[in-house]
Amino acid sequence: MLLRTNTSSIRPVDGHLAALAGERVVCSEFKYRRGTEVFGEGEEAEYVYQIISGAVRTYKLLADGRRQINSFHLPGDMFGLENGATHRFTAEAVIETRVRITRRRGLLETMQSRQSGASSFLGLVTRNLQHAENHMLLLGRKTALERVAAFLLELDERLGHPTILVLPMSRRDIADYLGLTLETVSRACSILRDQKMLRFDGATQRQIVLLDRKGLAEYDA
Amino acid sequence: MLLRTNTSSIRPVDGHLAALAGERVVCSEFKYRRGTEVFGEGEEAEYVYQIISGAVRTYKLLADGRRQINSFHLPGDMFGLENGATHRFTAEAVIETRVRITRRRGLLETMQSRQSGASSFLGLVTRNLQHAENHMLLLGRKTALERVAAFLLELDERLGHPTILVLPMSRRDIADYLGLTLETVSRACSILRDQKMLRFDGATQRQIVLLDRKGLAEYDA
DNA sequence: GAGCGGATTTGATCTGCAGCAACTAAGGTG
DNA sequence: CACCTTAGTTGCTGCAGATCAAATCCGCTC
Repeated sequence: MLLRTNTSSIRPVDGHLAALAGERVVCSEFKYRRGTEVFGEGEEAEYVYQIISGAVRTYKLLADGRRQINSFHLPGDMFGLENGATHRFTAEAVIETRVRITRRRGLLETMQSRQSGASSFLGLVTRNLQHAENHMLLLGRKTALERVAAFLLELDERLGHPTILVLPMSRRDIADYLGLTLETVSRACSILRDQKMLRFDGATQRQIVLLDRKGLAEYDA
Repeated sequence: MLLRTNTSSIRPVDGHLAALAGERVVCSEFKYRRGTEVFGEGEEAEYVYQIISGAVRTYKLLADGRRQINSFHLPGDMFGLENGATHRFTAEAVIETRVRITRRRGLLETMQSRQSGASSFLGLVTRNLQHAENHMLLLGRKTALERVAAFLLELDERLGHPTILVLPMSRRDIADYLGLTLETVSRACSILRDQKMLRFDGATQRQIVLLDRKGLAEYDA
């Protein structure tokens, strides 16, 4: 829900959302504290979001609490744009996150009347689908080590191969993304560390230096 | 490749493909024998397909042969319509399958110039995405019994709750769709049979009568 | 900077599913 | 119909990863 967050500013900005619609669109900025819900599964899809800073997880739950994270969204990424009227999963801020928000209605109408808008919407959905197809292969057929290696390489790629990979999410989040337990993720990281594929930077376990991307890619079957 | 199949007829027909484009489109009918490839991963996406009869599986492979089936396509379903230029997975006929084929190029151009076409293309991609999201939850977090129950209910639903559910695919196909082994699928079916959730009809193991859809739905967490 | 609570690692044990093997059943062929 | 090939079931054993438990570490707050 929007009201639980403090509005940092409400002003028109342009960015990817505007580019998607092919023209300037009125947006507002919002901030979500770590762990807070951006929207819930089944809620009406009223807004569309683009991350300015921070990270968001989207997930589905089973009745007994088992959780599957579909995807993590990082700065620049858009999420929450549904074709139907309601959200098909829940979105939460992994860490303190600033987002740019715009109303779905205006955006979709604009897109329907403009060529480039419709096709970039389509491109967005297609990229999501492509990611999901790859992730099904990972979840259905890869081993724990292969999954963790693939995850690190995916994040490394999306962040533009930084020297230090700063993970915004916990081991439990990674586990729920990879269909594993947090202990198994932790053990896999330790194995990769022992094999000099990576090293932890500084005190934290959340800052990782990838020492052998090629070796990791071989793990990622 | 198309040339390996025998062309049953080349004539304009209308159907869902035409409806998608918002007008009549020239299509041909093709037939694929059981186990033959419709198109391969990485191939240029030249055609779009709609199943008249039979069934098709689409899948990805890992280097060592592990296979993950994304989805099964049944009569009426369309597949092979990519946004990019190449197919992201392989498609094979599960059993003898007749399809309606049209060139992607003409279809996409038609759609770009027509409102309804673009939005039904979007609807198609969105449905695929939605299916993938649900399947990730299954692959990441459900038990073997839950997966098999979910599979049977999915097929039952898609075939319109027939009295006898005729499975076109083998236990191995089901296993590769559910991220299990064929033995585990077989055992799960036996358990559900012993629990009177289902029964095999006639001689075959491919004809199943669902005796307790509600009970199955409870397994499907 | 001392103390607290959550995050992570690591170890020990357990278990659901995989892997292997043998058997049975079913469809296809001459 | 007899044969053969492929699909499916079932039993047995093994293992990857889950679960349980403990110790350690880290960031946070006061």
